[in-house]
Amino acid sequence: MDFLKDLNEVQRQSVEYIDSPLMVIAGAGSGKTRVLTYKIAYLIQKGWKPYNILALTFTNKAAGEMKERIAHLVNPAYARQVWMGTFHSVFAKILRREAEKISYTPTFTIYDTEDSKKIISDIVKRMNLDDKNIYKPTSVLARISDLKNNLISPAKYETLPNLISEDRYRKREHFVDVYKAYQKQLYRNGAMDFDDLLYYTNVLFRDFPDVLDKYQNLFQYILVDEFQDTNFSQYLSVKQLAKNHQKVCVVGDDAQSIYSFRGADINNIVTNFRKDFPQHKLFKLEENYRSTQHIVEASNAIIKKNKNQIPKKVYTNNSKGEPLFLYACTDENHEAHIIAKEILSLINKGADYSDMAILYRTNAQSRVFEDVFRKYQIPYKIYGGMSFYQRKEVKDVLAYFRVVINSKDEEALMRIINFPTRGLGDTTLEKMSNYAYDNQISLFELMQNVRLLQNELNISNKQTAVIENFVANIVGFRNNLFEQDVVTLAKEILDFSGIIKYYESSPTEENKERVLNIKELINAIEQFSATERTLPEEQTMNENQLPAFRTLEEFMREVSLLTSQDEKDVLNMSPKVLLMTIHLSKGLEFPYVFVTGLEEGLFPSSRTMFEDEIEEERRLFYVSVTRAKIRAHLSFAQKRFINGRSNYSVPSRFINELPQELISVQTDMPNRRQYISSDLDSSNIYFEKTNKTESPRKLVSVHQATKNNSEANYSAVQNKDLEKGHVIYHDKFGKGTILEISGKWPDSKAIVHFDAHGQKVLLLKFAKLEKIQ
DNA sequence: ACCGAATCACTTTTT
DNA sequence: GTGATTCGGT
Repeated sequence: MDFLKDLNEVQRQSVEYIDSPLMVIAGAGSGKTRVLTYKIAYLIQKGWKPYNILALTFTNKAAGEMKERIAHLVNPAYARQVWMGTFHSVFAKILRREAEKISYTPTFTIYDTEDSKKIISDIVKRMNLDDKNIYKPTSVLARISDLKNNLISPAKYETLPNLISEDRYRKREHFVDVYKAYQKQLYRNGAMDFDDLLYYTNVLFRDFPDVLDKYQNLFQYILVDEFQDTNFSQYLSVKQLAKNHQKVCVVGDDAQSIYSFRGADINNIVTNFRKDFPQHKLFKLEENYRSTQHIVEASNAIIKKNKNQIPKKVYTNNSKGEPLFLYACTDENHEAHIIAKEILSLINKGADYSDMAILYRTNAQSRVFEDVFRKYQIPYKIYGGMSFYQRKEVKDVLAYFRVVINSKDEEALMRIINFPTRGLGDTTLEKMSNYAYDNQISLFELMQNVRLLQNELNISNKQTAVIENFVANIVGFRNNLFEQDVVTLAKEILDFSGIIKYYESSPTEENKERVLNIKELINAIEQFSATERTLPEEQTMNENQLPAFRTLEEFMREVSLLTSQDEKDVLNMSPKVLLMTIHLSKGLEFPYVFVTGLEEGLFPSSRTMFEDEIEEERRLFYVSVTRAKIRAHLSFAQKRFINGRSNYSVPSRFINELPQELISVQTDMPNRRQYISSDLDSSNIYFEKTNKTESPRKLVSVHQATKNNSEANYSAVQNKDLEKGHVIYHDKFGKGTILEISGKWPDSKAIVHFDAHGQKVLLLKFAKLEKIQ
């Protein structure tokens, strides 16, 4: 047990305490992962069976890293047996095992968002509803997801008048029909979406007490990472599993809860856990090992403004360090130039490109950094972005595999049925789809009987032959699913698909790239086939007799839950400055961090209207600053192109919330004239001549300048110009006419008559109104 | 079936 | 401004 000496007092207590439910509040950089991994190692050393430990994370990456670290502390064979993974992957394993209870097959397909949207789009079109505005697949899916995360089925929805009137209010009274049809289609396809994995697990636990009992006994100790980001559905499943033995440890930081827009509920960590586990013990990891004192102080000051939080005092014994650097910029181009220069100066001082990260609120902001960094020849890499497994050509190949495994998977089938082209046009497909839909059989079943139905379907001999051939091949592959190893079978299917030939027949750059990606996929399959089965259930439960080799079906199980961050470790590649959204930066750390675009309307986002949303933006700011180990650079621009038009904005209110003595304003621009347009220059208080480090007086002036501006202008500068009689547009309420304006800015209100929603009173500084006439 | 023009929409996104 | 999607012509 000597590894415990690596821990500080609270960390060690958090590791050793197992008597009752435990909540560990882990401030940024306080060694959270260390506590989790050591705790699991500790449990194992104490004699707990590794397969009786369940550790739930939010990313595969986090799970993988933890597994690796545990393997250094205990026998690696034990480390592998721990049930460690994302909520989704662990629950998917449970659901496959228990599939028949909820009348699914164990080989069900997991649909990604693209598949889901496609289904919704088809449904909306079939129902003759408007898919441009009211029933946009993205927003319908968002609402469905929201409901599922709160365990509200279509049937349950119909018992909740609030929800019904919400949709009626938005002229979406058929929403529940779409929801029903969507669930039905998923079921017919033998598929679940991401949220279903959580939803059905809860259903399973609710409706099958023996199943719940089984998993309560299996998971004798439960750990949850990033607890602040759990949604209702995730929390309930944990609560159910831990209900009897109460052996549960949740770790998280309420100050870093930044995913509420995806259903995460900060109250799980702030209040719910305490209420539901009254016997719990609470530890707070408050020593920060990551950042300088100034960074820690600044971040404490940021988060202090939030009301909804668990009190804590994060401190560090690290050196004081430098102040936070604040760059005032004229526009986004200027911002990128200043940062590029600062990067080069850091490089000159011996830093490495990989020591630096550029953080931004929205993905669109990355573009200008790319352009400017290319000019300065600064190597960079955008972290995140499209996953390898989301690329069209990869998804197409996977669609072939999906159909072989689960021929009911109609999304996959439709994707490949005529790609590459094999002479089945829209008309034929429509005839078949309609027939299948009307007769409630799957499209694949119909295709298997195409010869018999040829006359009824009114399709030609040629097409009938094509379909027969296609079906025969798929069935042949399916029969080999457990006879052939994954590599052999995958290559045969790929060959049959003709996708590579198709792309090679017109070798554009893009197509060559696609062929390479497909080869990369085969490469990944080969790597997978060399791995051994390490899932804990093989040790604990009777598995169906599996062949000695790895199967295609097993590969597909793993692939469906991978994301872009799970691919080759971008962080370990040749030194590059990393560009990413603040959301993606959570959990990472860098010596030098640039937090960019600190402007009202961008960060905090103009979409935020309510106090809790501002608090979430503030937590986002907290996350961004606490990524920095040595130095944090902040920047804002006066003018920025957003959505194709130039916007003037004022510095973010978050800048004012920082203690001014911790900030050094930088205007390191010997040739600043080239960036500053003359009309701005004279009135530009931010660009008073200063050099490297500011004198205190200048600091005050900047501080006040930002303060005055942001308080006066808040998010919607343009609203100042509104007058009685103007026709405006509002995101939620639509078109309306201003009947009256009252009060003095910034407290002025408008009474607006909306065409669709009648009269409303709006506070101008918050309401996002766009003048149309 | 495919290409180019027109149109649109647009925070964040661990699964 | 950009990228994705859809539509309409060949």
